[in-house]
Amino acid sequence: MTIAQVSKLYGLSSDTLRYYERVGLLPAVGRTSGGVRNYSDEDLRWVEFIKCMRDAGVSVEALSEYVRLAQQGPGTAEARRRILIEQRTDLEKRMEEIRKTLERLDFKIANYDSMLAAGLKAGNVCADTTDKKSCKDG
Amino acid sequence: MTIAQVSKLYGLSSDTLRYYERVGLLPAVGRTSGGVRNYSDEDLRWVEFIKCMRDAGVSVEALSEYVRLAQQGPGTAEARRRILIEQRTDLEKRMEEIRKTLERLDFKIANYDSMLAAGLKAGNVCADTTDKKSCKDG
DNA sequence: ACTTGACTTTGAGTTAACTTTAAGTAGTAT
DNA sequence: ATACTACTTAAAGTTAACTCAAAGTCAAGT
Repeated sequence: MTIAQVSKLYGLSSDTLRYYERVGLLPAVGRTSGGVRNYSDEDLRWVEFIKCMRDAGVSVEALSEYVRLAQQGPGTAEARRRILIEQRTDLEKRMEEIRKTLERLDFKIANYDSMLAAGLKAGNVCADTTDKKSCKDG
Repeated sequence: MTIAQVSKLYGLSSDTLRYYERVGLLPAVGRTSGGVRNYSDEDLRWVEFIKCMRDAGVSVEALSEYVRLAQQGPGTAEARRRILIEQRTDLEKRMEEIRKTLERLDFKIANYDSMLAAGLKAGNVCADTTDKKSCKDG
């Protein structure tokens, strides 16, 4: 598979794919006789894995370390496991932040909804209670 | 409240608080006669709100637009509501990405666990099946 | 009066993660 | 053979979100 095909398939730009390879986020991809990248099935599995992790916000640094270890063979399994657990902890933290913020946004949006409904019904402009003095959503 | 106290209270550096104010993420904070920032209760509520949103990953740009509108009074409520809904949608998307990735990490970690357990029991180094050919966690 | 320390502003520097540019090559179509 | 397009590398540029540095001010303590 060429870089353009992989790019299309996974929604990563060719530039990004080359960048990932350069910084060790993907193991070295094979080349044709002319020096053109030719992605193997295993390369594709790596691309898909990396894309999934990056989409969730796992850092390039953590992933390149993981890839580096994976290429050193089975002796590094313990270290790789530690990286994955660290990243899981991190993602769980982030998920909790998002959950809290979603709750808060829902509350604020509900406030706007009733505010706007009241304002429209009365045909006038009501006071802004969502961000000022009477804000109770902290 | 001084900037140092606010900084301590919310875990944001003074530099960050000044930066937030500069880019309009916080409404202009009042000053003492000497020109020193003096945070009011309302300022603190904004700081807390902004910190919550930033911790969840809401962009500085979206937030500064929201703050700009909030300062223009009640006429902008509809526009502000739209921003909040947009951000909620965005956070929900991100949460789903994280959820998927957590699932996958759990699977991979479980693989490492059994792999390492087997390896240790047998007292040898087992093959790496988590990232190579027999990887079934895609 | 003088030092100290926390503040002020403006502007430059940093980091992560790409993204673009420049200059060149390889393979295909006419 | 020549033009075209997609590729190659190395290096510089970009963006978001801070973070730091320089030079100066202000209020409190000695």
